[in-house]
Parts: sequence; structure tokens; C-alpha cells
Amino acid sequence: MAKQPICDCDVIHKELVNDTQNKMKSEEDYLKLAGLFKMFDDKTRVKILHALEQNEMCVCDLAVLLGVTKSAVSHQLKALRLANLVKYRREAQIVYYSLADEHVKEILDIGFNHLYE
Amino acid sequence: MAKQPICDCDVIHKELVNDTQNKMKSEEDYLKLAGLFKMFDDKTRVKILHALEQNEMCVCDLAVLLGVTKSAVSHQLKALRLANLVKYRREAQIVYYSLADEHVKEILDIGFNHLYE
DNA sequence: AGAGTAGTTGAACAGTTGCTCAACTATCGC
DNA sequence: GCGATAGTTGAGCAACTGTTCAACTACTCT
Repeated sequence: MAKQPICDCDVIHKELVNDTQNKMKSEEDYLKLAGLFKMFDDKTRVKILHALEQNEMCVCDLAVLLGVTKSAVSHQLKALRLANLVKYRREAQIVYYSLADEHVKEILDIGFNHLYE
Repeated sequence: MAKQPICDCDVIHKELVNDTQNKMKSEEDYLKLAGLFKMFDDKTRVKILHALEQNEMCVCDLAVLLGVTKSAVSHQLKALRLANLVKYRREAQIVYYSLADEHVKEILDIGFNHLYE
């Protein structure tokens, strides 16, 4: 019932905390933001995204390119689809995937940029 | 010994795959990139980063602000420190944390931007 | 030196995640 | 319809991750 004690310190900078509090976004926004970056936190997924930035490709192309199974690629593509980061079109039995919009490229670019200082 | 069969498809788009292959970065780059975005994939961590974008603060401030324990905050700050995303300065017993550089703000901004379409 | 507060750390636990496997759907060509 | 290929899906498993807890360090003040 009673709240758990969260911080056992006396001197907190009340004004700083209040000021920051006012500038913070909603809980939901942070959840969504974390959810977005979660799509870029895995080696296989960033590879898929970066590959699709170069060319539209089918699941098998990606599997061969990355050296993983079709199933693994398909699972990741599903996650990326649900996050609206990739789109696809079907042509006969083949499903071609590509990036959903420019934001993806921007995020990748800013990331690479940070790595190369 | 023998390689595991990775893809059981006949028709792959060889040219597309080769072209993409040439444009891909190194394995290590993708690992680093995923490692960078991993720092933004958790609600608590993005909150910490966004809070520090507003004001330099100590561990207790962050704990109170986010409603989590000092320990939890400290663990996350350590990860962020190791990733060179935050810096700190000690003043008596108090350790003040702030963002390491503008890149962090850029990444957060582009993320929020994507959420708000 | 001793008490008190800020912060860090490592082990442990619960929850999550990415891959594999096997079974499934969808579409094509005969 | 039938067989073959592209792709999807769910269960299960091993590896990883975030939090908590308790013990620790670092600094201050008397």
C-alpha cells in the first residue's frame, strides 16, 4: 500500500527537478521513443535497414546477404513492419521490402555520423 | 564442419545482392551502431537523457524525477558513461551528470520528430 | 576518528529477446 | 489439383537486460 522509498537523500535540487519535470514529455512518448530505437538496437535489424536503404529486396536476398535464415529475417521484418519502418509489395510469390520513409535513413545516418565522430 | 544451409531459395536477385553487398559497412560498424541505439531503447534511459538535455543533475535528482532508485539510475548512468553519451563532474559528495555532446540531443530530436510525424 | 549522506557496484532474479525448428499459407507452372 | 518455391508464424530455448538488494567507497562535518 505505502509507496516504496525511492531515494534516501535529503538535499535534492528542487528547482532543477521541478524545472526539468515541466519540460519532460509524457510517459507514453518515452515508451514510443524507446520502442522506435529498439528497432535499431540489434545488429541484424540495422543491417536489414541499411541494406534496404541501398536496394529494395526480397526476404531471400536479405537472408543470403546477411547469412541468416529466411525465418530469422522474416521475424525481424515483421517487427520492422509493425514499427512502420519498412513497407512491402508482393509480386507473384516474391515479397519485396523497402524502407517506409526518409526518417529511417536519417536515423541511420545520424548514428553512423556519431560513430565516425 | 559443413556450413548450415541458410536459404533454400533458387531465384535470388544476384545483382541486387552484390550491389548491396558492396555498399554495406563492416560487421563492427553495425555492432557499434546497434550498441549506440541500445542506449536509447529503454524508457528509463531515454528519460534520463532527455532530462539531462534540460538540466545538469545529480543521481538523486534523477531518481526523484523518474521515480526509481538511486541504484537503478546509477547503473543506467554507468552504461551511458561507457557509451560516451553523458559526462559528469564531482562537487563534494555530489556527482553532476550532463550530456556528453550535441549528438545525443540530435538523436533524441530526430526520434521525437518521427513520433510526431 | 566517527557518523552521515551521495554514489557505485556485483550478485541474483524476473522479464524480455533473437534464433531455430517445424508446420503452415500463398502463389506459380504444369 | 499437384508439386515446388517464397514467405510467415508460434513454440521453445538460450542468452541478455533492468531492477532490486545489500554491501561497499567517497566525501563532508563535527
